[in-house]
Amino acid sequence: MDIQLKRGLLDVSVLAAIKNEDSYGYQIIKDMKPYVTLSESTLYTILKRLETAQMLTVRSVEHDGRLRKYYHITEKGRERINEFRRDFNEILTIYRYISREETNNG
Amino acid sequence: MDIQLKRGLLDVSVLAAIKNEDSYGYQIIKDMKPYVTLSESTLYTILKRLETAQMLTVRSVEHDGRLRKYYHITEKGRERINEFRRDFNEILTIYRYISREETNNG
DNA sequence: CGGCATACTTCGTGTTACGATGTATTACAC
DNA sequence: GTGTAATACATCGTAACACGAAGTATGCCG
Repeated sequence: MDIQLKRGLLDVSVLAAIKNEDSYGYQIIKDMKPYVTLSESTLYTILKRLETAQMLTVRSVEHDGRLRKYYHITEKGRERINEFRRDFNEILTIYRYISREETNNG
Repeated sequence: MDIQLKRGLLDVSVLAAIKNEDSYGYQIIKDMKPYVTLSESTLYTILKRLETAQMLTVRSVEHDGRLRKYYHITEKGRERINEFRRDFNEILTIYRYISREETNNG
């Protein structure tokens, strides 16, 4: 899909990926894959951004000698999802504008 | 609306604004205003980009001593709109993913 | 003349997605 | 025990892009 179209969807998609259960980077990518593909560098950038914005919290866990950072959504993060859902109505309006067919004005 | 969410919609919205009738910058902004707000600098950047991508053609007209550049959509531009409409199904899928409610997994 | 609407242009900036690359461990093949 | 892949996170540089600010120029109103 068009990269520009993905912007604005990515942050919220990542929040959506952890909204029911805490998860970590590698797992998030796998979970999102059927819906949105994103690279590791992109994901970690997003996670850091969301952490700075206090939309999620992080906790480090050692797993098989490897570091794992589990991300947990905050109330602010959930609010971000709801905000997106409201914005989506505007998206639909724009979509209808783009798809309109003005049959008059031959 | 979130600026990131607008990306990917703007180019196509501009094409949609001229798809039924040739138009010029100032008019395009007015026409789009009920659906999408964008600044002049943004619009003219987009128009130049779309011209380079051969999605529209330009013709200059003098009107009341002022220059007016009329933009005309090309076949390639129309195809871009159709491509967006196809992409939109993916957007809807992502939207449903973000809005899902997994009531199990208590 | 001042102020506003029309109309297009240029410049600089901040946000951002991504590829490339790096570090480090486990797992498995041969 | 060497090579390769998967797991897992991090950093750097870059290119695309929307926008505010500012500029150029004309016509109109008072």
